[in-house]
Amino acid sequence: MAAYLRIGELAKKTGVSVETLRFYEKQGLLQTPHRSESGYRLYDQQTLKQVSFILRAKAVGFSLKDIADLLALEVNREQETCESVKSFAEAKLQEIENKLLELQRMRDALQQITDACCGGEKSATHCTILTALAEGENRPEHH
Amino acid sequence: MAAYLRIGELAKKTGVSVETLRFYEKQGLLQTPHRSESGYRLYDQQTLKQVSFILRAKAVGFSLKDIADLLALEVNREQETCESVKSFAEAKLQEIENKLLELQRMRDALQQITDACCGGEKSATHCTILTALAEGENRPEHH
DNA sequence: CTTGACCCTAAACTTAACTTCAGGGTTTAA
DNA sequence: TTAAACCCTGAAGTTAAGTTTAGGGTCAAG
Repeated sequence: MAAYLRIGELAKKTGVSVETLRFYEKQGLLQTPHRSESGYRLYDQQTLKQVSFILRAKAVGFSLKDIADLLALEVNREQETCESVKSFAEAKLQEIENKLLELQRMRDALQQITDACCGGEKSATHCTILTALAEGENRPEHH
Repeated sequence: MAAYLRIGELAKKTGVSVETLRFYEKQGLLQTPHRSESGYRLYDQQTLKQVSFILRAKAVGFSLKDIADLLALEVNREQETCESVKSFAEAKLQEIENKLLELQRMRDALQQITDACCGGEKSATHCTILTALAEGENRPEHH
């Protein structure tokens, strides 16, 4: 059923510009698509997911190079490259865990700031993100 | 007690180059430090935390501009700007929550890939991060 | 009193990730 | 059959985030 998308339609659906889509292709983030008789790019629905993956990975601080590597990750049981794929994935997994921890700390600190502001219970008249982070240090428990 | 740090010492302790520290200062990420008689920058210990905050925020995808804004966040109960500070903090908080969700999904997908590889229980002979993400969709429960 | 390891500024250069430009085909509605 | 709205390529330009270069001062050890 669902027909091919031309680049403009893919752009509209993903919110990524046509130029950027061609750029991602050149950078190896999108595999070379089918072409119509007249040379127009024709994308399948799968490409939508690929683009949104790129956007989400970018948003959490991965470079296009990193993302290309992640997209290229393919586990194929029969392949001998399996070990290297696995260790790459594990390294990225570790990076992600670290980012998660950073973000959680940052969230808690920002939360303290918004709580301290305009109506919080604390008597602090002064609070910055750094003091909020410092307060949180070595005190993983809530009261 | 703890004396001032010169820029080279701060660089060594944070792992950030001397040039980058001066660059961050120019961009407003580090407040202008004290100076020795001869014009050398002198940093206090607090600056260490500030730099490591910058590094951690960068690692999770915030721009230097974003980070400068976060560092400038100061809740001061008496100030009338309180409302705007609060709403900025809340917007950033939302961004962070979104990043957390992305990262969690990505972690789960990568986990599936490493599990599928070399000795997983599943019979899949083929798995990519996109198929792993797709499998995870609408199935928040583990079996 | 000089040499090596620091520090300073201003400005030019680099890289990643796009964006814009120049010049040209294609498709479709009027 | 033509004009608007698409599509193509290749190359130049832009912005963020540094890095490098050029041309100097400072300071502790020998």
